Amino acid sequence: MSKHRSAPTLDDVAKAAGVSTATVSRCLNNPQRVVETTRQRVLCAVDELGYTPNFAARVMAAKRSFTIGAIIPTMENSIFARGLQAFQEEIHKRGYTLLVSSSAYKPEAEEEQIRTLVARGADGLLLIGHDREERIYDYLERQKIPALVAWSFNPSNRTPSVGFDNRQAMKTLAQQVIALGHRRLATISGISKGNDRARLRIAGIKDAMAESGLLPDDLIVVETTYEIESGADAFKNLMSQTPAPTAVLCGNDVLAVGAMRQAQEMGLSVPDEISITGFDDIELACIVSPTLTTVHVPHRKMGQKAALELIHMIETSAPGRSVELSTRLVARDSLTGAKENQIR
Amino acid sequence: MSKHRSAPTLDDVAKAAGVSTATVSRCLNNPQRVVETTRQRVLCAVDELGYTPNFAARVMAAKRSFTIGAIIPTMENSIFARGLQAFQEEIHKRGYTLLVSSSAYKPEAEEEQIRTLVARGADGLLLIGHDREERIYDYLERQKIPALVAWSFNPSNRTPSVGFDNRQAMKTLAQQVIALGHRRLATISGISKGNDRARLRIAGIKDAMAESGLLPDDLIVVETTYEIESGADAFKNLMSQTPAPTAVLCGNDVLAVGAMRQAQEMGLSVPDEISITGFDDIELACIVSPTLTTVHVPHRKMGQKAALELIHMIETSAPGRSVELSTRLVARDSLTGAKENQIR
DNA sequence: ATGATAAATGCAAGCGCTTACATAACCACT
DNA sequence: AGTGGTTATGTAAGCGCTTGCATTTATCAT
Repeated sequence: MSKHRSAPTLDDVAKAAGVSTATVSRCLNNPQRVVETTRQRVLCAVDELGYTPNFAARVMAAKRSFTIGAIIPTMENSIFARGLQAFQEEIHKRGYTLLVSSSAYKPEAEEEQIRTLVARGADGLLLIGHDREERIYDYLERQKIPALVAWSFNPSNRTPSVGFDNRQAMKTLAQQVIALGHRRLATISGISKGNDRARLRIAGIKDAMAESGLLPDDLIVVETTYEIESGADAFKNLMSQTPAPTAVLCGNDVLAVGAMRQAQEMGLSVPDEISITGFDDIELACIVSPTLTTVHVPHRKMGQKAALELIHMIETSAPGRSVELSTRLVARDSLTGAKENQIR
Repeated sequence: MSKHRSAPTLDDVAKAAGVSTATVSRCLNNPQRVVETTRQRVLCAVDELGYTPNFAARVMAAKRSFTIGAIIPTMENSIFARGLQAFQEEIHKRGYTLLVSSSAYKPEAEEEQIRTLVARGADGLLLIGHDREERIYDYLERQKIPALVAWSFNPSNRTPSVGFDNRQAMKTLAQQVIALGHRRLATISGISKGNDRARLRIAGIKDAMAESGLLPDDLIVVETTYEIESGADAFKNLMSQTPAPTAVLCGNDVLAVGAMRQAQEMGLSVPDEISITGFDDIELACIVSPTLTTVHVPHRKMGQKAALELIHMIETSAPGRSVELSTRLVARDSLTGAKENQIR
């Protein structure tokens, strides 16, 4: 009959069920505050009409969206995938929805996304790493949006963080590399500007070098974007130096895989002629051959803990506590002793 | 001074600039409808106060969100990543924002996500594949939300699609496999229920077999989830059959990589003892060794075209036209002639 | 100057929901 | 039957924005 029906509203449901909109609203949000019989009637009307609540209206009236925003640097590889997945599962259990966006490692893009997410009514925000303009933290504070940093751990920062000690993790790996006899080290790092993880990882390598009596400044550093292709290019670049490094510590597994592919292309055997290490221990690390020696990051655990902590901050307006997780070195096949070095 | 300021509203800006809220609104959405001098004044006030428009309120008033929703089966691997990335870049150019969610290949989850996205005011929806309850299409029509299907092409369907012919693509690959002398074929497919792509790809293999005088029913089919681990398990399972297949056509590259890893673990040489093929041509296909023979899907192009078409549907309320893209066989190293077969 | 036309701005009515508060209905007990 | 105390439901005031229409102001040919 009504040939031009459009999406039904609360009001339509109320009419159909013969109650007020308040009652319908309560049926949906506080079922126990409504008596069984009316509830039945209302619920019937709801799915008879195919009613879906209008989210915008709800957010506006309730000033609560049950939405959490996350801005990750990239979705193109799985570096953040597992952690985010765990994060999302956890918040979902608590009745929250995740809104993700990716900044492509661009600080300006990130800032815009933060504003967008806030404008969309996110109840809280998950950010990766501590490095960003102070102004952004001011903004968040002003808007009273709780934010939590992950993939980094720095309790002295004004924003709480759930993560690991990037510097120490990389240092441990570098110590192992040095213990295996390597003396000429190089690293393929992500762009360190605006990326504390990258910066700290480089620092970690230097720490290990210094402790072993090597000159930190001798570390050859190439910074590039986090792509397989870039890792390959950087590796080529690195190996053209004389003397060439005997071990290349990569900022993450993606770069390491790129380096390995390039090594293969150049006819260099890994690890016999050149050792390569990664960071993160994503799925890829076991797939490449040789398998990749890397630092295992407890991604799922990090995601879960972050979720719990952020929700706690949201629901209690508490300031939020930082949580440190530990990483673990995973020795596989791409790192071995520095033969060449011993020959000299 | 005001120690307890909370997020500023349009009204605050209006007061600060000494104009009405209407004028402020116009400054933000229709700058040319406001005279230069007032615009300056308003814009000043805006960033003096650090004003960000409230999205919910805006959507509600304008009944337009400039948001497009996309529901993809998974974010865990990069099968959909590149295409989605292109999609998002394209809509961004047109002033739209992308809201992504993942259904984990679960139809019920997908339905819920669709409702959520609609409730959130998405102006349009990007869906993967045609297979879903009719009721969902009814709902979308009722809510007047344009939807477009990607990764599949079927112009006879009620919802327009931008994609490729999964059946024909897989058939072409299978023909090649058969031409190389393989007679005992197997496939590791995704779960075909609710997944037309998976189903059509299997059908494509059977088409090729039938055309070459093989019995389609002889195709060994294992269905499993799209994970590397599952691909590995399925492969093990497959190879325990007698006689074992000489070629395993996988439903996508992820499964193929799993199969290859398992082959390696079982000491089976690829492709000498067993040929393996993939589908999609994601980055991974070039990284594994041997490199993977697969079907190249024009992901970026698909994403772009889908974006253009969907926006067109949204802005003109046009019914939407389907677009077919072509795929291409990429011969690499994991597929070769069937030696064993010739020996017998 | 002057009236007509156009441009700039203001007014105020919603958009669809939640929720504090008011009211009505019900339920023992005296 | 009357009383006080619950409990269930209704009333209506916003939430922060957009936009059609009304009003004011600027522009210009006469």
